[in-house]
Amino acid sequence: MSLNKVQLIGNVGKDPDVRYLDNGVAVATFPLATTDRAYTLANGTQVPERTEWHNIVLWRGLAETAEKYVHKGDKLYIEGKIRSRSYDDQNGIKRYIVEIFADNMEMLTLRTTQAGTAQQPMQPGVAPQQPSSAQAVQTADASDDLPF
Amino acid sequence: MSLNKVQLIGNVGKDPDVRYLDNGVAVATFPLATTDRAYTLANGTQVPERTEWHNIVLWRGLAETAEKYVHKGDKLYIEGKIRSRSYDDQNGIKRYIVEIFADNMEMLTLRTTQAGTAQQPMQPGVAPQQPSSAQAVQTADASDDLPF
Amino acid sequence: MSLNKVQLIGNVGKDPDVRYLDNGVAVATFPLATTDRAYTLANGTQVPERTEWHNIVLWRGLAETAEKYVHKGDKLYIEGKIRSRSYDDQNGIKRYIVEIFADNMEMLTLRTTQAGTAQQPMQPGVAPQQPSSAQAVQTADASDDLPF
Amino acid sequence: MSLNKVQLIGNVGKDPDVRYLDNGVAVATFPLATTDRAYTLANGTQVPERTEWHNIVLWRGLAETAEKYVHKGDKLYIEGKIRSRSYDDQNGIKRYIVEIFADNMEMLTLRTTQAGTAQQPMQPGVAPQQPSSAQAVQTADASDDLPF
DNA sequence: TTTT
DNA sequence: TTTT
Repeated sequence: MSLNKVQLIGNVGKDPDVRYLDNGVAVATFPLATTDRAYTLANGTQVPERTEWHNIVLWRGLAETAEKYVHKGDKLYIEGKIRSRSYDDQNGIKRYIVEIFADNMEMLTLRTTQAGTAQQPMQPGVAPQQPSSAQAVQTADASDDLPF
Repeated sequence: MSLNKVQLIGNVGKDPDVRYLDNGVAVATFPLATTDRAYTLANGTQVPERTEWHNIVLWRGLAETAEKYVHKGDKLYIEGKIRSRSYDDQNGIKRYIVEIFADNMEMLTLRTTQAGTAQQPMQPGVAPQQPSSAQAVQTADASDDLPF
Repeated sequence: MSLNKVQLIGNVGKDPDVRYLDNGVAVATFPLATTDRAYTLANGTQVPERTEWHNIVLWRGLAETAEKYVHKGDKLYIEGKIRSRSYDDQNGIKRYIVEIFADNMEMLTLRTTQAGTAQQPMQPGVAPQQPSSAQAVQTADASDDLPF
Repeated sequence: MSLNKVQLIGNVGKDPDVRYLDNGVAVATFPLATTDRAYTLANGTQVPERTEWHNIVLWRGLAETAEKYVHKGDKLYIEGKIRSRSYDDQNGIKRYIVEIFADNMEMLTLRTTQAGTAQQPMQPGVAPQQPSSAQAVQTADASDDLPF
């Protein structure tokens, strides 16, 4: 009876910050920028481009994929949900933060990942040898022999 | 090169607050709740349901539609983008707020709107005589004679 | 590097047809109608409403949920992917069919399911005692103690 | 009361076929491929990758953008709706075709379009001088001086 | 803090 | 008929 879905295509602002909880679960966070194009209104007003920053949070397999393959500057497709939480800042003031909990990620910047060539943008026409995308759940819940 | 899209199905927390700017443009705001179901983890932990509140902002025709047809408790489909802004609160502390600027709305609670019967849930099987949904842009940009 | 996503809100055209494969996997199929509103073009042309029928296919837990809770006339949210296949019809002519393989379903028509009261629309403000929605995967892949 | 939305990220199979109707409206069509990754089931079965071909239809400004900027092999984000129609083939047999009527397109393959360098994949780090994406409606319906 |  |  409810839907909370976010889909973003944007650029990673910083290399992911990945940490592991006591139970071994990985959590990755990084900022992602989406930018609206500049345009001109009917009355001639110029509306400049505008960048929105999103706080992306990944868990488990997606976090591990991000740790290995996601870097500052990369273009990503992210699908997930909006989630807000509050915390007390260093001055004891209650702050709210809105995060995007991702459940799907597609990497739109291809990179070769062979030793010595890491971090290089993909050459056109050269196929990557490493997985360049990730859908963590895809195989995990396959409990029979049907290919869907 | 960028995508910033949000899709929500949830319930309206309060009647919309609608105001008109000096240039006649309508702006409507209201909170929308989406609720994740409770569930039980593999290890037996009960995860309770969790409600997320979204700050919805509508402009122009959609705001006018909301003023006429949207009420507290209604179930809505909202499509739009995430947009954050900052403001100084009454104590001079800088606050951030995240809003959903909607560009599409579908009303999933049907109501008759004839005089005297307003606010009644729709009878099953009876077609509504009033617009029960709104896509403000749909007709506005039709500048030729093609039906798409 | 690829995305194939469909999101529909529409009405079920017939009670689901559910069958069980030899390995016990359930498959449910039913038609779902989405309807574009009628509207008037700038040049005065009336564009009538138009109904699109979608062939929905559900697997496993979602199929079992559909068998129990989905009925003709119900309004559903369906999320999935487009998938086409060919078959030879009774005249040996090769036919193509496009289906929506659903991986998420939300039931937007609430029904009480107690004996004797089935098929009744939900009273406004009364919480359902039965699950009124389904996300089959949600608990299945939870392998640690984190509530996400 | 209805939603019919498709979102695709895939590769263009052929250069767009663009034609102009008598009233000057442009229509572009081309195939777009989305590919599901290969994966291994829990029981060890290898499921090969699978490509789905989508018939994309663009109108008006989006069609004109496609005519100028979209080429075979390009990666695109497409948002639109599912629409089916029937026709009689050359043998008088009634055939059905499902098309995606796009209302948004984002070009994920960047190309320089300066004279002499057209059709070349973008060099990493070199900014394109031409619009590399298109949202036809974005400016068209701006009828006041508000930047949204 | 990204990208075009 | 694309792409990885």
